[in-house]
Amino acid sequence: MDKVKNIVKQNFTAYLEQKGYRKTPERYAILEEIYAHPGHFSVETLFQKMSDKNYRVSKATLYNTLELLLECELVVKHTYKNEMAHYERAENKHHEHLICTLCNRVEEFADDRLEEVLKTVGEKYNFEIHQNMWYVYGICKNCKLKMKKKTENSL
Amino acid sequence: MDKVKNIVKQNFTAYLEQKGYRKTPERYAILEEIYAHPGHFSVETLFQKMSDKNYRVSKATLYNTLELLLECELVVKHTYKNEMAHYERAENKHHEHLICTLCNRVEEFADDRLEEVLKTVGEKYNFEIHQNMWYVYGICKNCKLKMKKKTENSL
DNA sequence: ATAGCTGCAAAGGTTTTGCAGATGA
DNA sequence: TCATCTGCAAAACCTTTGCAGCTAT
Repeated sequence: MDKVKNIVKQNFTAYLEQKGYRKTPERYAILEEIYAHPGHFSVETLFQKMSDKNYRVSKATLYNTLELLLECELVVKHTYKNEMAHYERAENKHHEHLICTLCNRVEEFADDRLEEVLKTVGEKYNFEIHQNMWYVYGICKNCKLKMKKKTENSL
Repeated sequence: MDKVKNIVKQNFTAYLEQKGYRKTPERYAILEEIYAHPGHFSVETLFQKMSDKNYRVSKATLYNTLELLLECELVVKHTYKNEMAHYERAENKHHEHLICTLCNRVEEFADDRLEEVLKTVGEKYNFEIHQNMWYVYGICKNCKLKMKKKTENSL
């Protein structure tokens, strides 16, 4: 088991103990599964992945546990337009997403200036910042290419 | 009727005509209602407001018309975490939101540096940007105050 | 005249809830 | 032991869809 996962588990355990919640095998199995893969997932795909491994969990427990993982900030929740909720492990501090409205592909981006902007904003509005998500919608590289080809062909 | 609203209506008309869609009274009534008030709204609150004025529209028509207004970019859609979809008129170019996770209040903010960041990102990733929304979650001024008072009282 | 729109109600898909049985503490 | 958690199924919720009647073009 790798080091990162251990730390995450310890954080989760600390959170559960602090709140007086139970440390059930299901909760750890779910955390384990989430941290076994990078990238986004939905409740549905998580349910499928665990079912495929013959680990039986109910959706109710998945929702319940995700709620806990959100609270202790080990998981982050995204709700894109016109899509069901997506989740992602919270190890990446940045959540800047380019979302293509044609092919639904999601690409992450980073820019150092954002950290400064956040700091200024927090101070200016006296707002204690916990999380931030930036969603930029538009048309990605690939789809732009496809559209261009289409236009050329129709000439 | 004010000038802004007239321009908006003209844009909508142009869009409907270009697409060959019908110019129904319901569609204009909905646009009218949306532009009569600033700020956010949900399908439910929009439905209520129109019902209160004895304007009978069905939810189906609301959803249908909102879809059109999104397409022609007169309205913007937000899906906050754990909440139903919220909409807002699109006249403000900025969609930077501070969302308090305790009282659910939403405050808008602006920062000139974001425009530059967007421009750089669009170029770097060859991404054609149509819209962007920044959601910053945390604890607002008021709730911070309340929490402080609570702590003081319990001492 | 007629294709497209509306309202209504029913269906759809995701998330939440209620409850009996199971299980950490 | 017993309060909390789980799994299951049903309910709730927002949103979409189907259809009969209506209406803008």
